[in-house]
Amino acid sequence: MPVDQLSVTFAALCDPTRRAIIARLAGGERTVTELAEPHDMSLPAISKHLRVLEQSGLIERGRDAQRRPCRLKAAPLKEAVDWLEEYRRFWEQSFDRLAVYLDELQASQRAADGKKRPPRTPSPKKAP
Amino acid sequence: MPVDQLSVTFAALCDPTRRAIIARLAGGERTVTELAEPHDMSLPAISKHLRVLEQSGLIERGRDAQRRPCRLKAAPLKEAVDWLEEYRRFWEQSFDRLAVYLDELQASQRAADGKKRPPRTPSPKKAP
DNA sequence: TTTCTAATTAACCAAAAGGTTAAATAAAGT
DNA sequence: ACTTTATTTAACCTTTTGGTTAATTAGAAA
Repeated sequence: MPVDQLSVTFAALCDPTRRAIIARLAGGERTVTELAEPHDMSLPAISKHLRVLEQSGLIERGRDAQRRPCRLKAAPLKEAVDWLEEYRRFWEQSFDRLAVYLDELQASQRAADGKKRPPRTPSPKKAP
Repeated sequence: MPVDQLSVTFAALCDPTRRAIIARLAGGERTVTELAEPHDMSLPAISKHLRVLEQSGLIERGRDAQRRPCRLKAAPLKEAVDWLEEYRRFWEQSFDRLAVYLDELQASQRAADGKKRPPRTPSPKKAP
């Protein structure tokens, strides 16, 4: 059963070891042992992480004698960022000023009397 | 063992059902049954997804009689996008024009003769 | 050819993820 | 009081994930 690229990308990014590896590779090509060095973890474990990153398209592996230098291929990150950007307005909160206002109002009222049920937040209207 | 917010956020986002729920909530508050409706999945399964989203801070749940209306709280997405933006230059490829050029050169050579091993890509140099 | 170095594969394990059905809870409606 | 609606919890199952150690492969160096 095929999994979409976006899911694979986010799955690759949800492990801190893998994000650290990506961060390291931003500084240029690194071998497996170089990448493993800062982590308190066996080499096979790192190898598995690299396989996940490779299959997600986030890295590519070359060959230099016995070494397998890895380099970053950040293209899949673009898709991820594009998806996230769709929601920018939500965290930049110009959009839900009303919701934020009502949330705070409710919070202060609960804090003030603590007995009355707060009024329901109305669902947001379309932009005028 | 505590898990960092970024890992939790990416983990929440790596499931397509959960991303669909987020997308739906961008249109405003929705109840659990409303959110479940488009998915070929049991209600408890949706309930679990919502719990994941709630624990990651991506949604908040209110109360309206028996209903538990969910609303989007996109704040954690900002952290995710901030992390990703660090790598923008990598997919916008002004940085690795050389690498891209060499990749394409190698690809066309392999396509052309298919027998000679392509020359090793040199590791990227520091910006001049 | 033997030996060292770099990395992967194999076999295993525990815990987490993602789903199921059946039962429980909460509030409203009759 | 009973029923209906909305949702969660419990118990269970299978697959995936993230790690381990031991063995294997690949190539360089002696």
